Order: sequence, then C-alpha cells, then structure tokens
Amino acid sequence: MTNEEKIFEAARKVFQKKGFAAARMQEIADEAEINKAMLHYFFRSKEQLFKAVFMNAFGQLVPQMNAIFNSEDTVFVKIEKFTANYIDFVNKNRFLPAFIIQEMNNNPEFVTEILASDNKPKPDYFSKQIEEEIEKGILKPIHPKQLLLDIFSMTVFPFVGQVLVKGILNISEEEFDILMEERKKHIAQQIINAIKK
Amino acid sequence: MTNEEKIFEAARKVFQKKGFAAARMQEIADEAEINKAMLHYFFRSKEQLFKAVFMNAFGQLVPQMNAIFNSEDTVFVKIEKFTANYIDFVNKNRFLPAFIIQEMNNNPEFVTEILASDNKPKPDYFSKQIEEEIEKGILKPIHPKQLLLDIFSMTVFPFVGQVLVKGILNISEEEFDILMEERKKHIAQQIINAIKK
DNA sequence: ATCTTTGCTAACCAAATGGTTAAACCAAAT
DNA sequence: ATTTGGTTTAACCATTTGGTTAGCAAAGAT
Repeated sequence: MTNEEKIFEAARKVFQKKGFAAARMQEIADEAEINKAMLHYFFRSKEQLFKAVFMNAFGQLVPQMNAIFNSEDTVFVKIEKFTANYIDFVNKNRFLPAFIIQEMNNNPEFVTEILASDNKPKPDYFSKQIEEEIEKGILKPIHPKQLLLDIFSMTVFPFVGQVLVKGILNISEEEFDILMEERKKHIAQQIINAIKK
Repeated sequence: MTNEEKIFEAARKVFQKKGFAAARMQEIADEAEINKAMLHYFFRSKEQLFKAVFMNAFGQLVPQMNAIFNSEDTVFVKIEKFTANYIDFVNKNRFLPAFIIQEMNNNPEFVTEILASDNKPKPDYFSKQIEEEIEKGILKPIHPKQLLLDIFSMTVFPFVGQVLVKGILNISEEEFDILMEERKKHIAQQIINAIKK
C-alpha cells in the first residue's frame, strides 16, 4: 500500500468516526503513521481530503442501488434483492450511512455535486415499473415515491440510528446483529405484504 | 426572555444546524446578540451548554413517545397516532432528529446517561401488547422489535436523510412537504396492511 | 557524474477558538 | 447614601489547528 493510500484509509477511518469538523489532520496522520505534511502534499487541504473520502464512500453505494433499480426483475424481487444486499453491505461498513447523511446535511452542496455526476441514483425506471404493476393489478395503488421512501427508511435507518436504537430497544451489539440478519427478509416481507393485491 | 434564555435559544439554533464540533461559541453569542463571556457565565463551558441543549431536545421527544406507547389504545390506533403525531412534531423541528442521531453517534455516552434518567423511552408495554394481539389473532406473527423498528424507521428516516432524499427523489422543498403530509396516513396504512390478519 | 523530479521530515506560523479576568454597571436591600 | 449581589463588557490568554517552508534523500533522467 502506498503512503497516499495509507493516508486515504486513515482519513476514511477518522472522518467516518468523527465527522469532518471533529476530525483532526494530526489524528489522521497518526493513524496512518505518516508525517502530517504529507496529507497536504497529497491532498492539499482538509476539505479536499474529506471530499475524496466522501465521494468515494458515496460512490460505493450508488452503483449497487442502480444495479437493482434498473435490472429486469419484478418489483417484488427487486425489493428482496435490495434489502438483503444493502443490509449486507452496510454491515461491513457500519459507519457509512450515518457518515453520508451527517455530512450531507452539513454540506448540502455535496448533493448538487453528486447529482451532477453520472454516478447518481436513478430511481425513475423503478418508479415507472411500480406504476405499471399497479395498473396490471399486481400491486395495490401506492405512490412510488412513498414506496421508495419506505424501502430506504426501513433498511437504512436502523444503521444510521444504531446507537439510539440499541438504547431504546435495550439490546446488545450481538442482539442488534441478529436483528439485522432477520431484517434482511423481514423488510421485504413486510413491504410485499403491504402492497400485494 | 432573559439573557440566559436568549443564549439557550441561540445555542439550540446553532448546535442543531452545525453540530457540536462545527458550532462556534462566538456564533452563538452573535446569534443571541450577547457578549460571548456571558455564555460561560451562565453555562461554564461549550460542553455544558451543548449538553443542556441536547438533553432538552431529547426530552421533548421522549414523553410524546411514551404517552402513545403506554396509552390504552389498540396497536393499530397507537401506530396511527404515533406516526401522525411524530411527523407533525418533527415538521416543526426539522433539524431535531438528525441532530439527535448525529450527536448520539458521536457521544455514545449520552445514551447511557439518558437511559439512566427517568425520562427514557419505555416500549416494553407496547411490545407486550403486540404479543397479546398476535395471540388473539388480530396480528400476524411478528417480532415486536422489528415492528418497532419499522415504525421508527419509516417516520424518522425521511427527516434525518432529508437532504439526501430530496436529492434522490429529485423533489423540491414543497413537494417534500406534501409527501410528508401524505406520509402521516401512508405509514400507518402500510404497516397495518402488512400485519393485520 | 550531474541534474531534476518526487517523496519526505522537522520546525515553524498565523489564525481561530474556548475560556478567563478585572473592572464596570445596576437594581434591590440596608 | 452605601453596600451588596448578580450581571455585563472589553481586553486578554493559552492552546489547538490547518497549513507552509526550507531543506534533505533517493531515484530516475540526461
């Protein structure tokens, strides 16, 4: 691993744990075991280093989403695939969703920037497909945007609000893991139950 | 409004918008139009001022939740009341949920502290009630914790991930408002559809 | 062999930031 | 009128923080 990569990895770790404002360049340098001046040598500024990390994180999520949204599966199968897939992915990147949402709220201009790129979520085809299946009588009438929100909410939120959820439900790390494992099937089941005619 | 209250209000505004780390004492002072030294006079330190704000914010949510969880309504009615109520409340405090979750992730010790107080969420009765209604054949079998997660997720997430959601669904502030208004009934409908026998 | 580029380090710097202090102010109690 | 207590301000301080610089080292390029 090159020093630049080491720095990037360290930055990812620190930024995802602490957020932009609370992260310290020195801490990233220590984590990478590399002189602090090198961070600036490779990435110029804290902002640019952060942006590199953030865009990379976001970039990992999007293609995955689009692959499912734009496949040739039925709505039901897509929901099943998406929820299972996404929970698996996030389980391996626990800090990711909270990080993305936190920094997106603090830097709304990032949204504009991402949506300007070609690597953006494209849920249009999925929306259209939902409307088609409603007309065919496969699904109950439902606003596609609400359905999309339902799917996102149920999969993403438990991880974003992890600390809070563990506290309220009074469960340990291990119980949380089990709950999330169950959840892979549960979400699809619930949603499909709710919308199938 | 006393100066102490002015400071508190200003702190709430700034902390909820920027988070603890990015918030500046001077900015809070300016917002309150009060000398910066006064913040320390009344609240000693940034941490303590923040804590006052955070605990107050959290304290507003909890009683509302418990009132519904521990009422004598049926599960269905509780779900309807909770979702409608919560969305109304959050609409008036847009930054609250993201703020709470963000700072809770960054200060997990807050959770311990809150759960130690008497002002904590108590979902146990609601859980028991769910199990009873399952036995009575009113509800399909479902893990109460999953159902709780579903309810929370669907109501809270759209606000937490507001910026992201608007971006992905490609909607304006106004469309978002409409969507959330619809959502008050939509969520209960979806969940009840999914679990009623 | 020498020059040039790239990677790397230690020391340093200016600005920002949370926090303090000493003195002034002011209303109520004596 | 004087004292007393809390309130308010401007100036100040120590530390932290992102960022720079000048010089060194090594590896190609000429």
